[in-house]
Amino acid sequence: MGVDNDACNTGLVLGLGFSSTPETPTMPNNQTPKKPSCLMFQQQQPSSFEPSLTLGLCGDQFYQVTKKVDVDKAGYLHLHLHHHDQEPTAVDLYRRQASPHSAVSSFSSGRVKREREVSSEEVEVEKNSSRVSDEDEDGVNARKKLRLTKQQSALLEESFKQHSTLNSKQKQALAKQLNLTPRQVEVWFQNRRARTKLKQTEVDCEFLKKCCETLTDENRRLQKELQELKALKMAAQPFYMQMPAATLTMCPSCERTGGVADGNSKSPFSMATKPHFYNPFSNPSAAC
DNA sequence: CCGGATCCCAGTATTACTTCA
DNA sequence: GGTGAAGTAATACTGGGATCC
Repeated sequence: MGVDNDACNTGLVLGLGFSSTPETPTMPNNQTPKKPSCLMFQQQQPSSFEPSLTLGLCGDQFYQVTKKVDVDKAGYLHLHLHHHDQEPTAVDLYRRQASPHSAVSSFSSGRVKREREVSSEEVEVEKNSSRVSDEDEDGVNARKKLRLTKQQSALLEESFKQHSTLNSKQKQALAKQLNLTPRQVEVWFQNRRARTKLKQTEVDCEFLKKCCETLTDENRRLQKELQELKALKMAAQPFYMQMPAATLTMCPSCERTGGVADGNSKSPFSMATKPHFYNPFSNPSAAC
């Protein structure tokens, strides 16, 4: 924080910080905290996360940071399915794809698409109207990108709203319902989570920009106010010093915060070195 | 403790679609 | 209106870390 020394010499300091209400991270169903992630704050509840600018004594700065724990999935279900088809099942495709260290890790998504087209009569018409012909017929196993139908996207979105991660059973069920492979469902959810995170990051960025602007303005205002108070204090000094001791109403705490105790101070207060003036207990005529 | 299986994430490639000159 | 380049969104893949068994 850019607090100038001059301000500190007065015993006052400007502090920039955030006050937030720590809250328990919400977990998707069947999930437990697994590993900490990056430092974040709860953007979802701006009311509990307000920027603050404080004016106080030196050393009275408070920073409070909320550490959000990223949630991963625990308690994996290891599903072992047996198949008897000549063509690989969706689970086979998924298992091949999900094991990057396997020798067959690079499995063409064109295969996935073809498998889906065979099994999905419902969306065939729509696809045929918007796509070029499949080149697999002439031996070119070109990678073709699946475009989900509106119905499929809607159902996936609906499912994502309920839980941003899926366990194996949910994935299987959803894949079956959508006529997609579990792998496709999984990839969709991964990408969806990534998009959500990206959006949230952008929102956070905008929010922080506004916070920064607000706090900069507030800082400027308080610095100005501080200067004015200091000027006022300086201007009032001669008059203050000319007043008879009997008319002063200074309490013991004022003596300490006034900064007059140190005799080597360069401030005008150093002129007042008479102990009886600042010690009401040694001077019965003092107002305190 | 080690290794395999599985999960998720970050990064990236690829394809489809849109915009605009 | 047709067209191609550029930009963007969507889908898929890869590699690595974490966790469980």
